[in-house]
Amino acid sequence: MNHWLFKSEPDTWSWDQQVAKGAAGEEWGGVRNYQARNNMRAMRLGDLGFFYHSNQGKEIVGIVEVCAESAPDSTTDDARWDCVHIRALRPLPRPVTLEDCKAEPALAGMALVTNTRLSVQPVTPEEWAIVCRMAGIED
DNA sequence: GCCAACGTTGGC
DNA sequence: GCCAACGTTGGC
Repeated sequence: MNHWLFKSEPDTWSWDQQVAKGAAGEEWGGVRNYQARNNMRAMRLGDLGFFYHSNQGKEIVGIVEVCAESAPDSTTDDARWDCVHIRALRPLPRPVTLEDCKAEPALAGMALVTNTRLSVQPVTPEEWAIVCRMAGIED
């Protein structure tokens, strides 16, 4: 199983809104970046991801699950853009901020730190475990 | 609100 | 295919 990280500005789409969608989940549409799209194409049902609030909060607030694999993005007619659906699984007991990640040497290579502008990122198993521990949950 | 980083576009 | 111009993201 692979791990990922989804960024969203809470003004546009927040964790609370994601939670409100329940088990049905929501299409992660509107992504117009090839790297992010390719990451979504690589996702499989049941993959887990962090849900990160960019701009405001700047923290990882929850864990989501891929509940529909990559398919054409309904927010555009442009055939280039695909996206997955995700659903909220659980909030983090203690959100992990960007600052926290930067302060943790073991996370120095994390895309969140090194590739700030990428909105859908891969997360390594090691990074996943470390962030989970920092958040107060066992992996 | 500013600006650095980075991606995309389009002229040549 | 190069690169300048431009647009966007996102931290600060």
